[in-house]
Amino acid sequence: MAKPNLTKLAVSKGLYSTFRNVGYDGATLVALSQATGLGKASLYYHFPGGKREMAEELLRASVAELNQMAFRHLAKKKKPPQERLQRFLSGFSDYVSQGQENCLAAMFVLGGERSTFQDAIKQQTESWLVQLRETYASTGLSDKKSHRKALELYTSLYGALCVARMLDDAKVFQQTVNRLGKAVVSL
Amino acid sequence: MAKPNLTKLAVSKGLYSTFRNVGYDGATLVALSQATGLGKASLYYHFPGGKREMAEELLRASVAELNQMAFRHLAKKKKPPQERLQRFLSGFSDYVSQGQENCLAAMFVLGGERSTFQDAIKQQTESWLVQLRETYASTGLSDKKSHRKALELYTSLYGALCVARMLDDAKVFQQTVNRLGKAVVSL
DNA sequence: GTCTATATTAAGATAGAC
DNA sequence: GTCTATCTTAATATAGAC
Repeated sequence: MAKPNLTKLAVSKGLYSTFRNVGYDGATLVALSQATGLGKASLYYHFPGGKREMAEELLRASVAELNQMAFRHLAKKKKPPQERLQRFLSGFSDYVSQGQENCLAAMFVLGGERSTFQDAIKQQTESWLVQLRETYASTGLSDKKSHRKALELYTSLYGALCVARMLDDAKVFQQTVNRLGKAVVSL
Repeated sequence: MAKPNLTKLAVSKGLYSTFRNVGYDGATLVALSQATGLGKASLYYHFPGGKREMAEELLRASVAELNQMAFRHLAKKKKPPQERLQRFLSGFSDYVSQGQENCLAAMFVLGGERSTFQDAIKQQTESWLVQLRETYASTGLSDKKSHRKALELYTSLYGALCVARMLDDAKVFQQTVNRLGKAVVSL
């Protein structure tokens, strides 16, 4: 072969960071080509469905990554819920590189191509909120309060990401995570 | 003249709703043309700088609108800070149509064309956070706590908007505004 | 001030050589 | 599997008539 083939993982990394940083519309094939080091035609070899297929696959991968890094901890029912929530927060923070990166799902929903990914993101978000709610419920909180706390935590994280980008300052996200962590301690 | 000329205000309304709904990249000239009822060439008559100029002018207009509808209330120093914050919350909610619409600045920052508007949005956001912080300070809170409360309120609003879009459900925003309103009462 | 028609550029996508 | 070259479409922008 002419060049040492990049692994699918390496290609995906380039695609991932591009979609994350500039959104779906902003990720042109030229940009994706440069980020991966592959020519446009080679990208189509790996993803016959083109840009749409790349975005769909990367969205799936990013959901899996966020699950693995953060939400997975919520299901460890042998550990106390406070510890699960702390690990969740820490994992979420790692997922967005302490506020320097953004959540791909948020980029896609708030970017232009909303309708394409809306259904998948809605379903995944609902599932994640259920997991958060159940974790709060296992501290002894009522269903209603658990529901409210889960939504409050989730919106705070995404709000912090959004404002961190508006201020171009990741510290906003880090401060918010610290605040949320303290609130978890006193549950 | 051939047709009754649309007022600049009417044209701006069409541009505004388009940019708000689909972001900068998603707002093609065809879409902007349809939304305003003006041909593409006519749009260039009103905005010689093209799409960029339209977006810049509409961003300025949206900032002015949000000021008028929400942040303006924070400066009414004759009223108690709790009431100022309530009016702010109510105005912000109106600005985004109770969670059905989004904030244009957030769309632009999270969409593709981040760099273009980043500076203006960063400056405006900092100014708004100062106004919120000063309002909290006038309830007797320390500088540090005022700073934290202001950031907490602001991130909660934008997080609620973001999650409302992820869930495609404006109720998430409305619930959050209700929750924030109750927190203001007990200041 | 608005239109139709057209120019120009860039984006997404494909063919075929290697 | 990757490349160069090309195609097709769509987007931004302009010219000139009315």
